[in-house]
Amino acid sequence: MSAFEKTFRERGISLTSSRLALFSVLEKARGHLTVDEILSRARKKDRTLGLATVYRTLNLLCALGLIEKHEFPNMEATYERVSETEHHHHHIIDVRSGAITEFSADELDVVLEKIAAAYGYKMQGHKIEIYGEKIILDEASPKGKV
Amino acid sequence: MSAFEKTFRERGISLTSSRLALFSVLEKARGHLTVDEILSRARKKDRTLGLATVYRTLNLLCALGLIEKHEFPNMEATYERVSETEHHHHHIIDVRSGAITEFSADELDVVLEKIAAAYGYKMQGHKIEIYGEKIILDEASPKGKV
DNA sequence: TATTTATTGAGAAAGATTATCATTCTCAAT
DNA sequence: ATTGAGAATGATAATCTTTCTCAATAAATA
Repeated sequence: MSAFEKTFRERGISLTSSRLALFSVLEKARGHLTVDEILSRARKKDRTLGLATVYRTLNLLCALGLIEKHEFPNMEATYERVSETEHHHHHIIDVRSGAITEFSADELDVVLEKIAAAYGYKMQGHKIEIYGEKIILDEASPKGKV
Repeated sequence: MSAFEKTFRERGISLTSSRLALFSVLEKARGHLTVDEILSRARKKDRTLGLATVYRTLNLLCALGLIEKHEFPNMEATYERVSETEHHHHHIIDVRSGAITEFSADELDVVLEKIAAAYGYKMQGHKIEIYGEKIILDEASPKGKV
């Protein structure tokens, strides 16, 4: 039984064939998926799956903390499974290609909690995004600025 | 002459009455403004200002680095003047009220540059968001979990 | 002031997400 | 296995934000 299915059973939330098809897609996938990718992959398992159900289920899974939604500037929204074993991570966004690289920085997380506390807040979540461009060594015609 | 106007002159970009009206709104405003707030305030100066022009001008100012666009989850996009004197800052978002608090953390910026470099990136920008709820002392009926 | 080009406003269009609603499905209790 | 109540679904309409189109206008330069 999948981790998603387990959570649904524990919470007494209905398990439907639509949801099982989506669970399978999201649990198998590596990295970030757009809504259209999720829909088309899940339709291979459940031919009649509707777009509205995809959105509803993604919202439900986000609310349960089983997946995360990412919205980077000028990109389609993507969804990603929250790993039970791996640590929370953040993202480097390549401003040229849109490529996403993940990194962890638990020591930063601690600093952010302290900042939140200093302003009278209990931190519940946080997000760090780095925008940059890949450093290319041995580039034929360097563009200066380095 | 406003800082925005100065930049436009230096770069040889046309100064129109639409743009001047928007400059005035954005330079006077404290904090974050939505597109509708910007439009309605600017219409007091330029009665015929159109929505498309607001979007076009905001995009232009973002590209010039004179303002920043912020898109927090489940909230309308907002725009904020980039100060020439104050440091780059980040945001704490109150998950209950949506209130935004700003904080600076230059020491974190340095750490992020190093992380970027470790992954082969030259950092060009970054974003830190803390989500949390206000700690209320002396609350009549605490909700546990503390 | 004339000329050239960029900018504008209005509305259409696009894209993403949510709402509506009649039908279908799930699941606990029979 | 069957049933019944409520939850979930798919199709599509509706909404919301942002961009596009294009004829008319305004800005900058000569």
